[in-house]
Amino acid sequence: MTDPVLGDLNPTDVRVRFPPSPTGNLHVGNVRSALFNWAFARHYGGKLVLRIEDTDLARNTLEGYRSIIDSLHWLGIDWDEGPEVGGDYGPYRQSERLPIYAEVARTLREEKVAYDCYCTTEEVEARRKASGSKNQGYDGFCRDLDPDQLAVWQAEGRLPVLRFRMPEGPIVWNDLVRGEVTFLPENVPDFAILRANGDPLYTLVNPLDDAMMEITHVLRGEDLLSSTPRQIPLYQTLQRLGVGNGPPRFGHLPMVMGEGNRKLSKRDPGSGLLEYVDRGFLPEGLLNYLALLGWGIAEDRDVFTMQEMAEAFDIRRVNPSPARFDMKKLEAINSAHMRRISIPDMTERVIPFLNEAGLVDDPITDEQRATLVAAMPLVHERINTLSEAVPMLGFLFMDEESFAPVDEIDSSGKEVVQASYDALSGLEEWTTEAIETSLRAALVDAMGLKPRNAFGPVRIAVTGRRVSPPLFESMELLGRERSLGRLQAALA
RNA sequence: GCCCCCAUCGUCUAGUGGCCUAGGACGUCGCCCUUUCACGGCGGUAGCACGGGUUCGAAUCCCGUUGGGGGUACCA
Repeated sequence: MTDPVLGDLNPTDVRVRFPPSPTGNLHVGNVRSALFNWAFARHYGGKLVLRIEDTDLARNTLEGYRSIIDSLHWLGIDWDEGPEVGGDYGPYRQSERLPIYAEVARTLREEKVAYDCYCTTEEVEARRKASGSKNQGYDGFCRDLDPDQLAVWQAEGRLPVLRFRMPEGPIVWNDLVRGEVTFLPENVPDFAILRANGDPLYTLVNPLDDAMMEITHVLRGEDLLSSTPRQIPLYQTLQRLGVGNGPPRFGHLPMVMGEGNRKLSKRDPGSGLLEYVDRGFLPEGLLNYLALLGWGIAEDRDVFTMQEMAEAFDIRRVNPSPARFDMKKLEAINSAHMRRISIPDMTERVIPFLNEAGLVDDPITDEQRATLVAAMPLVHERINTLSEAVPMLGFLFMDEESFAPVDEIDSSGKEVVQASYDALSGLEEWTTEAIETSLRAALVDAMGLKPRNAFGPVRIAVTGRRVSPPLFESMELLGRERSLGRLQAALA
């Protein structure tokens, strides 16, 4: 009995790839693809190949390349072959494989499985209108070109593109997430694989590299579904010519949609990975959420680790319908992971954000670290992203000259602050318990205030904000001098 | 236009012919906890797009309609 996903392949022979173009900030849809490929490879104990698709020199940048590598590191998605780690199927950057493409293209032309095409887009369009055909795309005009016509065009100096000759007959494959998919040949016209200037196109380079790198499974977005029927015959042809092992198995992942029923595009806010890094999301949270777009680990559970995902992952259980990206749910999943990581771990992760905000030095001083370590237990369940530590803890790291309350205290609040100052200034020991006892006696008991009204103004005076870590603990951490000083300053 | 894909609460989903008076999560609403915020607890809200079949029986299978999405390049 052959496995529906593996066929007769050994699990450890699985080879998948993630082939981003280095055009900048990684798109969350791509991150989702990377994650699913990663989980698939890890599940079977196979290999994940990172291949950089940078043949379009005009649009690719070195920063884009760096950004991909850094992003994957940040996410914790590791690859077994590719840039930085090498492998037996390199090079793994397409810009370094140009001679290979040129040679394969030459062979395809010699073998007559691809042909020179001199038609302009306008001519193809005009012919289609004239014939009244409803089929889109190239009509095969140059498949068997009249020598006279050829001579005319060559005399004009026209340069041909190289076009792949599609075979007759329907193309059918069993998609790992969608089941059987069929395309009729009249809907899959011959397609260009080389530009007139000789540059190879994605249509050639992507399947060719997959073949040469012996990729066994291609898991990619549904936006590439319609390129699959063009690629399958190409894989078959390449195999006949001794390149690769024929078509891989395909699984087309559901589209990630943005607001208003649209494919989440690069221009949409929230579409780029870096935004989430900057906002202090955890890679664990983002990845977990992205996994939920089309896949679930269990009926009654949606918070899990990448390792758990890898163990449980089954491409056949991926839902084929498009999924809307929901920021609220992302935040909730991220929050769950914030609560899962340890306090020391969160402490380390928060430091760069505090540093970025100018609250601690780089590297952080011992004194600052001691303060942070003491304060983290107070906020670790109170913040939902790492960056929230900045407003939450800022009051501890600001010196008295630069400290200024963000929120305001009204006149009745000032009376409360005055009473607090009076109660606390004579306090013998400056501990959370002593502070609380003293303030409750002075404000709640003596003045008859509700706790809410009693501690609110004090909180603002001391931390500068309506929202802060627990007040009495905060005051103990801040110390007697600074606390009393801030109460006094608030009265001015 | 043509091709392909998709269709369960607002959103992500469970459900693979009877266990479904459709389960969970996020959101939302109410309550509890509470020094703010957050956490946590309890409860409510809301869905099988429509029409035909098949079947003793359909959210589940088939066909159609409608709706949505993707593709239709010398982009990837």
